[in-house]
Formats: sequence, C-alpha cells, structure tokens
Amino acid sequence: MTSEHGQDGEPVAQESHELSDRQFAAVAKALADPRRFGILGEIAASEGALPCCALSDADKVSAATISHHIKELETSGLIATVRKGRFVELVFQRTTLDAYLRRLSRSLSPTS
Amino acid sequence: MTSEHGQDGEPVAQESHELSDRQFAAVAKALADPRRFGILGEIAASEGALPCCALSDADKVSAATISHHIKELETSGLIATVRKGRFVELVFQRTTLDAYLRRLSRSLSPTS
DNA sequence: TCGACGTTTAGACAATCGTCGAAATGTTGG
DNA sequence: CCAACATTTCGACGATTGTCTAAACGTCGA
Repeated sequence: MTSEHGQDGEPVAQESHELSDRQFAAVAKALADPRRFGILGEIAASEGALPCCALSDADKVSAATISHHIKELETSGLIATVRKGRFVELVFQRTTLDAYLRRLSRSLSPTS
Repeated sequence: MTSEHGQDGEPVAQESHELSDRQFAAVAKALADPRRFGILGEIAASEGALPCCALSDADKVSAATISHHIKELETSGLIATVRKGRFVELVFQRTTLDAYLRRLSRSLSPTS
C-alpha cells in the first residue's frame, strides 16, 4: 500500500497544497514522538530511499515497533513507502513537511 | 520588552537561540493536541495578552483542563504567564515557535 | 521447493494523556 | 470580613500510545 489511509472518503493528498485539518493534526502527532522523529530524520537524510531494516533504530526496538512508526509516518503523509521485493523503501515527502511548516507559521502569525 | 523580566524568577525563559533537545520535544508534544493548538492560536492572535477565562475553549472544557493545557504550553516555552491580580495573562512567545520551526527545517533538510 | 529473511498483523501490557468534579488557593469588590 | 470570581491542585477515569512477543505473510536464493 503506497497510498494513503483516508477513512471518510477524504483523501490525504501530499501535493504542495495546503494540509487538511486532519492531516495537519496527523503530522503534528507524528512529529511528537522522539523516536519517530529520529526515524524520520534518518529517512530524510538518506535522500532517495532506504529499507526499514537499514534504520539505526532497527536494533534498538523490535521490528513491530519500527513497522508501527513507519505506518504512522506514512499515514501522516510525511513519508511514502514503496515495496521493492522483500524490502520496503522509505521516501521522505518533503512537500508535506513544507506544507506543515507553512501552515504552522501562517496559523500562528499575528495577521491571521 | 525584548529582554525577559530580569528578576522575577520565572522558570522557562530563552532567547531567540536554539532549543534544547528536551524543549524541542516539549514543543512538538504541545503542538500535537488540537485543542491545545487551538488555545495557542487564540493567544497568538490576540497579540499582547489575554486571561485564561477569555479563551473560547473556556466554555467547551472545564477550567481544570484549560489550566492543564496552559501549563503544558508554558512548560514548553510557547507561552509565558503573568499574574495580573485575579487573572493570568497569557503571552505568546514567538521566539520559541520560530526556534522550533528553524530546528524542524534544519534537522530535516538534505544538508544536515 | 524450501528455508531464511524483511515486514506486517494480532493481541497484550504499562505508561501517558485529556478530561472531569471537587476542593483548595488567591484576589478583588462591596 | 465576606462573597464572588479566576485559577490551580488533587484524585480519578477512560482512551490512546509505544512497546513487546508470537505468529503470519510475502519474497527471494540455493
């Protein structure tokens, strides 16, 4: 599953557009856990793609926990996943992060 | 105005510098709850200061809950509180938000 | 084919979280 | 002084979360 997880028919898009309220909340929540943020940082650093098992956290927590965090990052739109045989490539979605930063700035700016 | 109150003994006070790892995590967590983010938005909107009881959420949840969120926002450094008689003035700390945005951008940028 | 490997799912558990009501604290005005 | 008000603290509750183990799934190589 390389796409998203909308549940009420509202698709969770990852264009350079604005984030829906739901996706904005999902991104904020995804960034709130230090371990998850660390994983995201690693994915963002290795621009391109890397499999789950290459994450440095892979030997700090169980595979199930990694999978859980990956799913949450994907649901929020911060990363995309691409199956490559046995592996799953993790791709950072910078557009989502940028949209989050924009909305955060905008919705807390004095002229809002 | 740009320098924090010199001799108050207020807990969290930081310049427009970098956030510590702990404060970065605290800000991320503080922003992760929609209601708390809404409260922060209201505080940021009324640039200057407003008391807790003036928050629009004040009639949606109990006073205890408001107080809890206020404390979390204050602990993270996103707002400051100033007692004004019976009231507590809430002051948005834009420098903290800006520092958070900067660190978020920087730590997820390709050249990190 | 079969077994090893990467990943996901299911189920469970403790910790944390958002919320509440009630009581306490502190402050102002009559 | 006292009553009303703003806020905080306390203790509790259900929901969510991060984590685990065990099992299942899917894919490759020998």
